Amino acid sequence: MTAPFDSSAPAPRPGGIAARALGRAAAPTPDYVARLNPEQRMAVETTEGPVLVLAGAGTGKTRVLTTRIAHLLATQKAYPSQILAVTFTNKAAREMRHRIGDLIGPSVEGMNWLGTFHSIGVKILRRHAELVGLRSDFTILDTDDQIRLMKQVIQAENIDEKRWPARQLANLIDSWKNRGLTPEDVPPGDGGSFADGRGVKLYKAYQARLKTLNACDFGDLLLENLRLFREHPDVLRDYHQRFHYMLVDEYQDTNVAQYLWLRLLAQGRKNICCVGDDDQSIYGWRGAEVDNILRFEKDFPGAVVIKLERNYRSTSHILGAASHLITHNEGRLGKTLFTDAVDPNAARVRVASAWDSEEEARAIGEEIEALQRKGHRLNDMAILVRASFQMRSFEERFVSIGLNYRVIGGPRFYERQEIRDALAYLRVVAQPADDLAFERIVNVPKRGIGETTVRLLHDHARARDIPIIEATDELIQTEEIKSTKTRTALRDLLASFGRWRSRLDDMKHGELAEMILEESGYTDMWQQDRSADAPGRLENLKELVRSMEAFESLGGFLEHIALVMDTDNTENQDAVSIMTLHSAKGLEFETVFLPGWEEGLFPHQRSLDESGRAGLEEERRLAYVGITRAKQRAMIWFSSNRRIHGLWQSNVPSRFLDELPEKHVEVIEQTSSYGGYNVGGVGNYGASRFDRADPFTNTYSTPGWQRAQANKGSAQAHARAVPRQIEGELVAKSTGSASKYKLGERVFHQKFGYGAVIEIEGNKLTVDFEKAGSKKVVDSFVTKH
DNA sequence: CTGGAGCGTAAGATT
DNA sequence: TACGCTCCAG
Repeated sequence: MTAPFDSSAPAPRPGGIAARALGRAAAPTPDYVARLNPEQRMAVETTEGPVLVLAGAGTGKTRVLTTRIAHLLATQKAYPSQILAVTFTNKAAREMRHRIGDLIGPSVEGMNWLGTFHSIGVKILRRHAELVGLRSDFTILDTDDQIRLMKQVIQAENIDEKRWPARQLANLIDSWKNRGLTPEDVPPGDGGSFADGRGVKLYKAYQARLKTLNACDFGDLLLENLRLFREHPDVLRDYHQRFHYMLVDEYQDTNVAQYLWLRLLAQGRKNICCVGDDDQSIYGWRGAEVDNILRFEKDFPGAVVIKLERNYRSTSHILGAASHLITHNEGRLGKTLFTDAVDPNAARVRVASAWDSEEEARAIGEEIEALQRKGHRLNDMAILVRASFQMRSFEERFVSIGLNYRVIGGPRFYERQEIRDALAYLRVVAQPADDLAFERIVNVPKRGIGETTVRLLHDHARARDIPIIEATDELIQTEEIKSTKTRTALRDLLASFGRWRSRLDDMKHGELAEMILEESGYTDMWQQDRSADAPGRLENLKELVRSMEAFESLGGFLEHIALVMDTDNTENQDAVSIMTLHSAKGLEFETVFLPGWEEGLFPHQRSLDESGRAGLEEERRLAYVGITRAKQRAMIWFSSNRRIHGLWQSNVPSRFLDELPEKHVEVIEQTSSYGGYNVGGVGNYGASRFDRADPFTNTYSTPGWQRAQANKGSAQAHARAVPRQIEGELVAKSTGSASKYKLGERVFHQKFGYGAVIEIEGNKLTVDFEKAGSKKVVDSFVTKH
């Protein structure tokens, strides 16, 4: 993929810094500092005390962070191991390490405390596990295990699991953990509705089970850190000593727990530098508190706030469009991006429409191919969608036309069933107390050990408070398991585990894994499987074994799997990237396509329902993130119809389209081979604004645009002052003839099927379809029947 | 205990 | 529409 990070104007100059980092005297104005703009420079040189860097999109955020670290090292204010640098994603951590390496050379290896919140949290927790009731080899549960465990807890409390699903409890507990709340801290009445007020009780039971299993979930990694620091001030003091300087990336995404964690650690030397952009806070749904960044100065007295507003990434049209859009948000700190690079030939942000998602995909495909013919690389283009289901139409289309694409952040490798099964085997071998792993594979492949037996084992384990594998060992000595077949199967399985475990020290773990998969019959199971995806699964298993070789120990490998979510498939092929807007944050591309700007999808209905105005603002920030990913070209699409839950639904253009400034936007009339549907799907108008002499005059006066406006119906908070026309009038003007259909006539529509005309307005029909219900369609899309 | 049929519900993002 | 889960029969 294209250089996925902030590209600041000045190029790095590695040499000088490396030398200084090794201990030479610092020059008065080091090269790397002189090449920064004044604000960046201030952010780098203000090393002492709390600093908040408000870095707009494309203003050189990563550059500031990495240069700051290089500066701390070059001026010998700290050793690499004395700098704590935290990011949210593994990708960001990797990139930062890489870029610091470019600046300072191999001494970046000494940066032991550069990583994600979670990976640093685990590292600290493993060192002091016993202080919070864990052993240092504790297991990290992923969401799937987490939910299975909660299911068990819910059942153990005799609560109707259908009425109170584990999934929901998981969300509730997660939200408590995000807010830094242990079961004891949860305010009375909070989450009281769950299971009639038994939520906290379940939380407590769940935590107790985790301790028995010697396990942690993601939330615990931080929560247990907080407990550790609070209950053991000596430990905290130790880290105060250790961390001379702290740096935090994407501060706008921190949740309360992370904030508390940072604050505890920063109490020591107070040298904390947080970099973020309130306009790019898009993770409120998972507990991020924009408030953290908004009140930084209050939380860290004496803080210096530095704004980076000079953008080095995008054209002025792109910046203008994004900036204007985001001004519709309240509750922001307020930055205005600007650029010196004013290119009179730069393209405006283009807005186009499609009839449905297939046409949208086809049209974008054509745009991409056109660019390709002009010599642009696919690697420089990206399609950013709101929701992952949108990816499908693009994939289908691109497969059929043979256009290379790459899906970023799709289903993760280790989340696949076969990988999780294989890992469960490894976990049982490495961590005998891992009951969840045992329960997962005890009957995979089928061994005749059914639900009844597993429950028996489980109950015995709970009653004796021992790991299930020990309970099994005890039970197979007795007659309690009636079936001799089952008993033999269990005995064999336990014997296998023992055998594998005994080889842990004298075999390479890759080979051991292979042996386990072979002897357990797991590989065999997939070889017997005749389904289409079985070969792929076997391939994945091989890949898993291969990837193990890079790790020192089985434990190290398992930890990597638990924490490092992204498989880095940076293939060198030229390909268009398809990803969600969320995973696009931090990336940049020459050309960006933004499909699906429709009310309900973007802004997403659920966001509006759940969080109201705050939700809308977060969606708007997401739109802002999307547009600002583009360096040269941004093209926004919406389609009039989209299939959701298998039903066709007609859409209204996103309100965000209204919020784009006219002078930076160009509305495109579709003239594709499929008949060219316009904004709102009214049909081909023939003559368009392109007939006019000056194509850059008021683009909003195009009929399609007005139709979009009219279509929108209900007034929005920030509706523009755009000339509106009554639909009928507009339609009449556009076609000049009345419809050839009659009321009550039976018609056929390609997408909606059969139906009866119940209303006629010019060339527009309202049809009551048998399957799809009542829809407004243009008469050219239906045929008489 | 296993496999298949039928029903219901869900399709936002991440460590 | 698609998949996951429950229920039922063998």
